[in-house]
Amino acid sequence: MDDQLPEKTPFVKEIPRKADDLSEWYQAVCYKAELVSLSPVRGCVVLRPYGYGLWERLQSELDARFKATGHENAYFPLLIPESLLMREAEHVEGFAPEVAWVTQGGNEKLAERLAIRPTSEVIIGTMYAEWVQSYRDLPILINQWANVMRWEKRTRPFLRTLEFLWQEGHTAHETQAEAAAEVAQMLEVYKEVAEDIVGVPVYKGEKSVSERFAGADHTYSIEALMPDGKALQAGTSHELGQNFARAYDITFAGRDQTQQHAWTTSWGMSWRMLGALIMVHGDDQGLRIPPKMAPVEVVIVPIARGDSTVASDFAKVLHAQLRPQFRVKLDDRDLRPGNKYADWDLRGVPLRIVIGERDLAEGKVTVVRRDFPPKTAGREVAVAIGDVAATLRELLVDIQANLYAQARTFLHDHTFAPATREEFVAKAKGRAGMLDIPWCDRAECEAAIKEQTSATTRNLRTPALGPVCLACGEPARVQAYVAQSY
RNA sequence: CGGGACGUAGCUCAGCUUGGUAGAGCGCUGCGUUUGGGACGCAGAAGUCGCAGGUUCAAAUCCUGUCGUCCCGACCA
Repeated sequence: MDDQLPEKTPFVKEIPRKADDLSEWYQAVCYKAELVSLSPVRGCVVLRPYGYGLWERLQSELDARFKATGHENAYFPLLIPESLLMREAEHVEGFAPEVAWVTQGGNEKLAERLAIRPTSEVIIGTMYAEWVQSYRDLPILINQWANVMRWEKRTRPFLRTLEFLWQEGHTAHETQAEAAAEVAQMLEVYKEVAEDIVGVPVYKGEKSVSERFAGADHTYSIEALMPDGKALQAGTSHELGQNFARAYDITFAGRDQTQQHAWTTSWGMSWRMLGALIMVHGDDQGLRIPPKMAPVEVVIVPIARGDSTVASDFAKVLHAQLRPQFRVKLDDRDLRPGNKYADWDLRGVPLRIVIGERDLAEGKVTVVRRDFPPKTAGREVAVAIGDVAATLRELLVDIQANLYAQARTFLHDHTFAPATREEFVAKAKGRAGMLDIPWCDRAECEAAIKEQTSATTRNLRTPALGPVCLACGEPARVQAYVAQSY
């Protein structure tokens, strides 16, 4: 394929090269870096400790922002009675093909089937109906960390599994304006976490009618671009209008003494975000984790020499020193250093401190950054022992910035504003990336685009940057990002 | 759910065409020498060949079914 590169990447024997086959590379990284394991259940994965570490990082960053914006965590049941689910017609219709059902408890068949939640608007709305009496009870700002289940046909680790972990925020407000502000605020939180923490640049916008959440008035998303030119929806925020309030009787006595329906919202981000992290930042050596997301920021590898314990003794001291300030791990396994390097490279640890007697004699250690390719100038630096903590701090900031910058460059280089319909179709078919076009905002047009190119609108914004729809020639109403999607 | 491919040791795979009772490399265990980018020597362990039927004296190999995985589509936050 690429005859510039050697047959095999010298440092990696565990995984194929990323550019050769993204899908195989992705799966190999997920399994070999011990993020997930396939389980005996079709379409379900086990999230292993290192993968769970990533999830915990994402959780804590999101959770802190939810709290800062006035939300509280709560937990609602996994099972939803069928009759309850049926109340919001569009919602049911949208989710029906993906719902898993419990039909039996113990040895007895249930009188009413119970849905395993594909999302929790229904059960939460039902409870809100009980809790809300007056405008004084609003807003309700609740988030839940949970698992959900959607019976998908085709699955892949993180991106689409039957059961997945996510958070779902559910709020109820007195006015539409408040609900709209909430939805915008949380979408911005997602963008901030995606970009500043996960290092994945995204485009914000509103979903088209056909891509909208079942039962919502407006759905907004952040969309990231993967290396194969396909887009990945990484977070969504929905204005549910009064639809769910009507279906589930969330009513309150308003300031004007009239009985009113609340305005509700919901918003979610899942472990799919980790799939974006893996694909966007990873390289031929494996994962490259942005420091803010790294379960281990720094790994210390002592180099043994004969019977001397000088290096390993110092490594223990340094480890103890750094521990309060960094997520640092001492790798004192009985392995040769090269094995450890390859191992931590695969796992994407941002920084490695190599401690050898040669450096120690000069009062130094070697610090190696993961984001630079092997044999790149500046990848390894000798650091005076007294400066280690400060250097690590600087490098972690720099790595975070560098990974984001690389991803942003890729996104910009693969975002196109086609000049003609022909160019648009060719680029859409060829998975060139995000196609930024003036669009008519008509479902028929979107269906035609999909038919011809298998791409769809990812999200929309206003105003349109041209007079006519690039796909069909009708008057343009919005500006759309179009791409094939995961 | 349609089309295609594949399930053999922890991993990557050979063996199947032409049936005769299972192999390699890496990894793993022990000992020793080693240790600045995936070490070497010696010794060793490890597989109901995805599962269930069938054909046959005999099945990893042939046939049927089933489950799972991957790819392309359809569907899908």
